[in-house]
Amino acid sequence: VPNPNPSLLVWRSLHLADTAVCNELNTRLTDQADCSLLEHDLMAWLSATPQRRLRMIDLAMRLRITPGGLTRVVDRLVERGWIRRDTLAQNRREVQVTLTENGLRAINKARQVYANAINDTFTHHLNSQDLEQLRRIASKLLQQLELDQPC
Amino acid sequence: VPNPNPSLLVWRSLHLADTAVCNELNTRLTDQADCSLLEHDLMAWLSATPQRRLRMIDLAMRLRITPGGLTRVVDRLVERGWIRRDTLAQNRREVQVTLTENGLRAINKARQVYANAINDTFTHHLNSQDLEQLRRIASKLLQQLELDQPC
DNA sequence: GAAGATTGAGTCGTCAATCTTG
DNA sequence: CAAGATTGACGACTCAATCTTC
Repeated sequence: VPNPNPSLLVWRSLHLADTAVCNELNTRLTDQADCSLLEHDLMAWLSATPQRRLRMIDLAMRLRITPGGLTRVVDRLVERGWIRRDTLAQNRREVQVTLTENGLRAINKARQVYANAINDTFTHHLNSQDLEQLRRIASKLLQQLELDQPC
Repeated sequence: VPNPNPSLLVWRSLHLADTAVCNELNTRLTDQADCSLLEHDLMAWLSATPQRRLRMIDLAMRLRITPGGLTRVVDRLVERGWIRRDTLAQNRREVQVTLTENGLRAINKARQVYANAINDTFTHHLNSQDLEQLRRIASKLLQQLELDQPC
């Protein structure tokens, strides 16, 4: 058994922590807000725009899933009445996804659950110095990684 | 649009970075070592034991997947000739999963690809101080998170 | 023809039910 | 009966092919 590289161990811990947090997010969102983590993210992106609306393709890039995958997620949320497909007269090949009033209520609830989960599993275990160091390092990492695939 | 909690942004960056690294790992492992990240991890766990062998249930816990899920992954690797199912005479309800000689070659190759990917996407962008801080923080986080679900 | 969205087929995991062995 | 493994049904995403609109 070879002697593992130390930075490999660091990444492994980080990845385990990330997975644990994600699992907790998914569990709580499912139980308390009737939506998955991905569905939360989708609605969060919509709610962050002035018109609460985005094109399918832009949404897919932000969520980092394929257009085909997004079609299915959107189907589910439309079914639930939380978003709506709009095609504007000016360009009928684009589909705009819009957050409905019910969707707005849903994302607000989900956001609460999400924030609590992050607080309990993440923030609560770190002090302000940890958070600042982590912020700096994560930004640095992300900046390098996203040079390849800008969003 | 509410003002997001700062630690929420930190976690978001961290999660994005983790996702990007995982995607790169999966891509390179698939292309250069003919296996997925999960399959790599499975063989890595086996190769870390003295007999290169583990029970299904122990393997499932380490990989953090369900027993049912593991059965499928194992099926694939058995098919490929990289692992073997053994039932020992002393306890015929347990299944031991053993790394074969071909599997040993495969994991050694995969480990190389894995280490290169981590190096390029992770280590290379951080200095030794970053790494040490990250190691400390990740350990702290993980320790708290795993109090709930020990492995 | 190419951008944008959807569809069908396939892959890989979960969950709950079942089978087997101690 | 309970531990351990497998199976069937399913859910959610990817990929490649297709459809529609510019």
